[in-house]
Amino acid sequence: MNDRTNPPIVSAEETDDTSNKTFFTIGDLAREFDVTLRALRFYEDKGLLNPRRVGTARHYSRRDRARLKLVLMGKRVGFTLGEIREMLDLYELRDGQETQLRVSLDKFREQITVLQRQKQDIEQAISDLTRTCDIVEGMLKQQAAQAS
Amino acid sequence: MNDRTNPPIVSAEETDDTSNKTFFTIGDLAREFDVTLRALRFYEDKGLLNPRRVGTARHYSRRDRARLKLVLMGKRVGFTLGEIREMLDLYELRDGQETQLRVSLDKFREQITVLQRQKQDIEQAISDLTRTCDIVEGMLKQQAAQAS
DNA sequence: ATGTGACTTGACGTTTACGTCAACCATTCC
DNA sequence: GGAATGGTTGACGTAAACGTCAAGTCACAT
Repeated sequence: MNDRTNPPIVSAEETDDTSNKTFFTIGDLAREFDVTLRALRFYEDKGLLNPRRVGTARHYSRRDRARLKLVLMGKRVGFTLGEIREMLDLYELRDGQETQLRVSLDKFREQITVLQRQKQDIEQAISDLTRTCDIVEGMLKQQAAQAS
Repeated sequence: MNDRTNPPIVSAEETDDTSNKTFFTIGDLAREFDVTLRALRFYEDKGLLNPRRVGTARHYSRRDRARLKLVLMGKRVGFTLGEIREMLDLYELRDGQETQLRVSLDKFREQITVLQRQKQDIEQAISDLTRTCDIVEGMLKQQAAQAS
């Protein structure tokens, strides 16, 4: 459906010319960031997004879009939606303020140590599995030798 | 739990002298492997374990205990209980047979590449987060400079 | 007028690996 | 005979992040 690896096809048409768009529909963002409509509504439910309503329809501002970017970034680095929400709420409270920056910075650093721990666990698992593979290979070789 | 001031049950090492135990209770295994009773019953439900029944009580043989070890190993390296079950079933089918060894070996190798992918993702996340930290630190320094 | 596409709000389902009661039984220690 | 210990079977609950209907609205092209 979504072929993300073909640059030349969609070019100058106003499809991805976001720069002069005054707002985005839910479908726009879904396509652009490759998330489902359901996910976007879910984020809204969780207080991560707050698009304007025009009738019943959602209109996402460029600011909403930026928030979504942050949400997806946060997810990618392992934060839960709850944690992301807390940090976003801080930004709402006092935009660009020192305290809020420090709080987020701390969270980032904590998350880095969490990730480092996970990385170590995975490395351990890889080495265990590799060792096991070696052993099993050895068994197979021995069976082959015995069969001869 | 151990004896206090009472009958001379055996002696100093009866606690972990598993070698002469004819069976294990659910509590024995729970303590030894640091899992809950609930977990052990759950594994049984999922067909991973099959302790003998003596009345209603579960008696785990040394073979059951070995299977549990494999289960926990499998979990540690990222297999789901379902995958672990499939592999254990193969062992039941033809114990120590070549075909089954090859199948497991393939699964192990697949899992290794899965883990390597996960490791890369985490490394990317760490580097992203680190970069973000640097940026935020920069912002804080600039704010501090401006305030002076 | 009608079909199509985009969108809406519920509301229940999914996955994985158990946790958390509740209520009960069987020994055994004192 | 009563508490402590260790076990039993249900059965519902939990977490996270959505998926998957169902049923309806709305604008617009045919």
